[in-house]
Amino acid sequence: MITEFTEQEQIRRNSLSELINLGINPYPAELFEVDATSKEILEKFPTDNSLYQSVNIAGRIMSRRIMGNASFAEIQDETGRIQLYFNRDEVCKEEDKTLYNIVFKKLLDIGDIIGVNGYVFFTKMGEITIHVKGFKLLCKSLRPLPIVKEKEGVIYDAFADPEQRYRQRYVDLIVNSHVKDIFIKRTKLVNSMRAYLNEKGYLEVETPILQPLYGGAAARPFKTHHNALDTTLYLRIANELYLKRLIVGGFDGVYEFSKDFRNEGMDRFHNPEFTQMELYVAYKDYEWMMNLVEEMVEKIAIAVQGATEIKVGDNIINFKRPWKRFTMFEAIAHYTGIDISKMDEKEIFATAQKLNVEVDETMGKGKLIDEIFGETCESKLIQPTFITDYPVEMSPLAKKHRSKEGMVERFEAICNGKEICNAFSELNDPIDQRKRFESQLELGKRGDPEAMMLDEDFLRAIEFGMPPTAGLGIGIDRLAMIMTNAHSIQEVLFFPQMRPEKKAIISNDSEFTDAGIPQEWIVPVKKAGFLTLAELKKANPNKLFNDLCGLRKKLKLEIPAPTLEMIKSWIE
RNA sequence: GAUUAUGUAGCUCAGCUGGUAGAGCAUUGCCCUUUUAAGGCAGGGGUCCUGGGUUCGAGUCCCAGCAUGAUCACCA
Repeated sequence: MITEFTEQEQIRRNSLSELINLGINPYPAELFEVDATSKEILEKFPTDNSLYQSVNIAGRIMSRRIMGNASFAEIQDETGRIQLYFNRDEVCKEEDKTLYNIVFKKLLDIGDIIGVNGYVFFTKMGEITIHVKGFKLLCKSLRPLPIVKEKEGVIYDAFADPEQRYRQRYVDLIVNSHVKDIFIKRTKLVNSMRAYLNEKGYLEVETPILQPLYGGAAARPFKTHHNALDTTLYLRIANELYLKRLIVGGFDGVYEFSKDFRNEGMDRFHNPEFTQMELYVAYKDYEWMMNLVEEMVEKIAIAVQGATEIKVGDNIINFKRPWKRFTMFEAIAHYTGIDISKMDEKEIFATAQKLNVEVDETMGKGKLIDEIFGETCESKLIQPTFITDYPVEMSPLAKKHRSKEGMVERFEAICNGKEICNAFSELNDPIDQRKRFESQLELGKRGDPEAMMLDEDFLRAIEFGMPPTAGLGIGIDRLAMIMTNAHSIQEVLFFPQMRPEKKAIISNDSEFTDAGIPQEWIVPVKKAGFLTLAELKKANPNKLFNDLCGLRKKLKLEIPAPTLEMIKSWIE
């Protein structure tokens, strides 16, 4: 047998055609009525053994133990796994035992999806099991699944290679049950956040993803082109400026779960596309917003994990209110013992060097403070902590602090050593805003690729007047990582961005036959490593001749051995 | 981007100082029958990531590349 499939794939394809020959449709069209799930059976049957005396259940076959005329199998549905018991004479009441002996035992495989009817009972081993009276094939699986086994909590042969898990997330979800759990929790997180915001009366809105100018954050964008308008568009890096336009327009509370795109490095905390929830509420300030974040995240923790305490790595994180609050200067003083709040730029620069923080001459006072904070404090903040009052240079969209010179009214919540949200009293002074944009332009001219662009329409909007507003951006992926104890952002995204999969380019058979290669030699030629005609043309005829003779023997081909002349004629 | 580790059967992994490619699971055939990581016997299955080099001989040593992970840098 010569084939491009693996042996196991070929066996499954053979089973498929045998099923068809037996008159069994491997992909039937009609619905299969399901009236129970594995989870509810496992939960309810022990307390009432009269239940489930005729159930219909469907799922994927995950294991089989065949023993002559009796067999056990496990099927997996959306809620979990349950064992099935097949008995030859139960499944085949008549003389003809084909359905059990051939269809079940030989033609079905792990991975196939079946529907069964039967009654629930306890086996001698005490396991809740469905005694199958009839079954129906719903989908034949043509690829073998990795087999993951587990005993007493120990996983054997885990399907753990991150590349395969992320590229083939469907396989990951089938064989690694905890993975499904992460995504269910992620959705609970989003749902409870949305419910909280709706309950407060804020309006969920949608704003453009394709933007002629990108803004609202400091990041490099993805760039694209609109043909009809013949204009450059960017995928949004944030939606802040649009939501604030809506506040100008008279909505007092708007929010959006925003898929944002940033053209930057990728690692376990960064994916090129990620989700933020941004919220803007009129007539509020950042103090008020801090209280909202505390309350909202505490509620989410309870909704997702049922408790305010969550185990993340080696730490137990407690989201119970109130959270610790530090100004940035206080945090630095706390972790380094040095009070820099009264220092000038020179003194801060010297302090940074003393603390082994990497700094250079181009950094202004604000940047220096931020570097010191990032280096000495951030990773030590495990319990949720608000850091307030940031240097103005770092925050071109935040309002100047009501009492502290050089600072803005801004806070971040840090948790497990990472920023989870960023918020401020929004700058609504259009003249100040224009100046801040202009100084960003200066930074851009000096070569900062992340400097913000001047958004003339946004300025026009706030020149009409925006009420004092509190704004918040909260990273859904980061929060999901914490809430699900996930080590990387890739674990909380169904399909994280990966390098493109390398695809072998294979010439059509007709290209080979057109070049004079006989049909029966195409597979051996491909087996010998020449997948395209172009590669074959570069081959050494003597080596190919040897290889093909070897392959002829190995593959037990019943065709005459090739001649060297013949092979030379292919290559020329 | 830097450093580093890994890449061997469908899956998980062994493979020593260089000498005929191995195990468990999966798969195929047979046996058994309320088993449970089922078991017993017998089989099949490999571009040892790719390309060069050293060598009589490379899965193993050297160089380059590709992929993935980790750490660091970048990402206010």
